[in-house]
Amino acid sequence: MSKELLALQMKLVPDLLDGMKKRYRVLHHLFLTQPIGRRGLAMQLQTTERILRAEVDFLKDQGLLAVETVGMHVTEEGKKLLHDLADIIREIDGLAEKERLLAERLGLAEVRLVAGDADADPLVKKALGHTAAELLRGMLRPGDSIAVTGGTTIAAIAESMQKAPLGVEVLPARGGLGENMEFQANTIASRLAAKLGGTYRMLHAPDLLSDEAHHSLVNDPQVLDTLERIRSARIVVHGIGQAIPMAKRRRIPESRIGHLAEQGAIAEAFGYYFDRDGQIVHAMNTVGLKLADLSRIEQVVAVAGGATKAEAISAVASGCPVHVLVTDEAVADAILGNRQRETETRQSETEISGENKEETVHGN
Amino acid sequence: MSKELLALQMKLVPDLLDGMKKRYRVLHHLFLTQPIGRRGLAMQLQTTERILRAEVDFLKDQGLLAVETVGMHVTEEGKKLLHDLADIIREIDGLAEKERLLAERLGLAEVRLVAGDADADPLVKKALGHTAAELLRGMLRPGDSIAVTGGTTIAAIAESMQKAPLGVEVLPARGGLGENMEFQANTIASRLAAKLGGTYRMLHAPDLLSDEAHHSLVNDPQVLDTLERIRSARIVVHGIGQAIPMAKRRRIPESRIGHLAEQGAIAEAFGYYFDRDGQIVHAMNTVGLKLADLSRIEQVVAVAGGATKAEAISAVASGCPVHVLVTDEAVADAILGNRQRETETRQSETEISGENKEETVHGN
DNA sequence: GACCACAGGGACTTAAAATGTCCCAGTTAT
DNA sequence: ATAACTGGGACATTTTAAGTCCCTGTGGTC
Repeated sequence: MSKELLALQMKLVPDLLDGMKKRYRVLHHLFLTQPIGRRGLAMQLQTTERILRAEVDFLKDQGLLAVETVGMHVTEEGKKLLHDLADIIREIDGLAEKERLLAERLGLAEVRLVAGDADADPLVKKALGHTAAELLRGMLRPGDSIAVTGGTTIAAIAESMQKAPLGVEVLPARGGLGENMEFQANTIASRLAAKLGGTYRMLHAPDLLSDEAHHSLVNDPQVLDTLERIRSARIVVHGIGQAIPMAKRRRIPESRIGHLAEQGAIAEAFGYYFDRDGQIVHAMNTVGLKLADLSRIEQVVAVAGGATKAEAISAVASGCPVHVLVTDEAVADAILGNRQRETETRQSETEISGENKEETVHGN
Repeated sequence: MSKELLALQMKLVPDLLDGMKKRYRVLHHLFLTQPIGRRGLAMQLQTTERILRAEVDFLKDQGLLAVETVGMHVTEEGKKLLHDLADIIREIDGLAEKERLLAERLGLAEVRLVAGDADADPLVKKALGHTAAELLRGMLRPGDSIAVTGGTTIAAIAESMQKAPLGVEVLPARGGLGENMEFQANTIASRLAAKLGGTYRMLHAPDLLSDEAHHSLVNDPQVLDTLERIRSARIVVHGIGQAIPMAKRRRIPESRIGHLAEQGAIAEAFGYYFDRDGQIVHAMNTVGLKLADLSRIEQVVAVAGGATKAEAISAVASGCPVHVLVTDEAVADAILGNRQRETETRQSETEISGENKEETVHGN
């Protein structure tokens, strides 16, 4: 392991590690925003144009990024370096340690963290997607079937996924929800299938139904077939939502929402609402993957980030049989009880869940 | 392995890696010359006082060196770092690769290199001694008996050896040779024994004898006993000399020296003269370890450095059953046929220190 | 086809850091 | 005592980094 070398360098050339982190950060940020110009990148990285220029010139000389009229982009060599360096940077930043702690705390097989806070910086969500995509790609085997839910985070995974001709089948884990086409499970499944050179199935159904509609729909042969396939997926990739915002997005009546809040619902996943202890307080009548199916699935990958989702993530990790969690540092800090937070609308002292107070740092 | 990390850093922060080498070099040089002042060190390192001061201030802040009125010295922590970093610096400098190549070329089990040229810089000999001492220390087991030859290089090993209460017996591998007490095998054996908390035996005999004197001496009970012990040593540490300079030091008649030269003698070890192919062209009538005894010895360690000895070292490595060779980079380059005369980053030594006649290394 | 926003690169001034140089007071070995 | 060291302070000078603005070109959009 190269940990000893890092320790030695920390002692002998501490600025080496700083410089390394700095350049990694520039290259990584460029990777997430490319193509972009020098000024835009400088602004995003909170540095000046001139100072960034020095870094860019260097990285260009090293062949790690290339400059074109449309802007700069990371070269193949740069991407390789970025990938190879990811683990080391995580180690230096102490993320690796937090991953271990969080995995232990939540009882998960694996936790993967990215730096930052998805709430504060939209790029963190992109990084989350990229990390999850690499992780997913690493666990894929030919002939696999993968079920995915919807949401912006899961969409980011499909977006970041590198093209590869793997013969996999991608399935939507749930039906249609809300209006935005972009973030539907169906859409994401098709996108992901395109990236992975695989096939996909659609689940032509709304997520939430009345009983009779549900009954008739589930008896539809095509829907039935798709559902069958979903339940036998080897891998599930899903997002985690906050209970109340999710309920509102679903256009659930105010009275019901109030009831959910009273029951202490803070998290949503697969149509189930969980309280802070991971107990199910409500189960919607959804079409798609059921909680009972989940336990038979080999790899359940949860992906979600942003400090405001910390409690929700913690709850779902307890209540669902999740194997791998991909999230961000802000979430890890919140769950682990690190008080180094700074952003908005947090830190209510009331330990008991209030009606609309959806955020209390869950010290566990 | 930390090799990948080094490769990445070479790409991303090459200048800082140089900084690491630079600081290592300062600390290492200080280690070899301590206690010494800022100015003296700067002169030896071919840099200016001010520039060295910056390095020293840093190293002092890091607790790697300490400053006293007599000068600076490396702290315990600094020594540890120096030791831990040695392999990595060897890797960066490409010495590790040369070690592999040289071991293969000469058919040795192990080769250990130090940077520089012992001919050009007297400190390289000290480094050679330190490296050999660490290596020897690593292979010592309680109860071992070690035979050592004479010479400045082997003396440097005893000098650098860290004190340790190992119960070993140290023996002189050969008799007295020349006048300088400091570099006799007997002297070195006693020194080394003192460092290793062991016992030693003396071989009260000149290295070279007439036949009748040899006969009578070898029958002396005490000499016989010592010789017996020498032959059953587990480890032998010996130097390598150039044939002609060695013959002169032995005051061999000019005619014989001419004859040796005609026979192509270029190397000397244990009283044997070798040509460039490792063939024995002459065997002196010596008291001490014989070549025939060598093959029964478990660990034969040859230590010698300096570009002018390259051929001699190569010859002895072929002609003697050597297991481990400790030498310097200049020798490795010469043997491997690297014709790069590097006066670049290497310190072009300040040989102002004097023109001592003993400067020709008396390698055996 | 023209416009506009953003692209990279050049040029220049200014600020800051690194370096060269000398001096000083103290300690040590002779 | 003296000579040869030591480390630390001080300061002018050089070198480097950084801030700022401008110019020209390209690509997408109206």
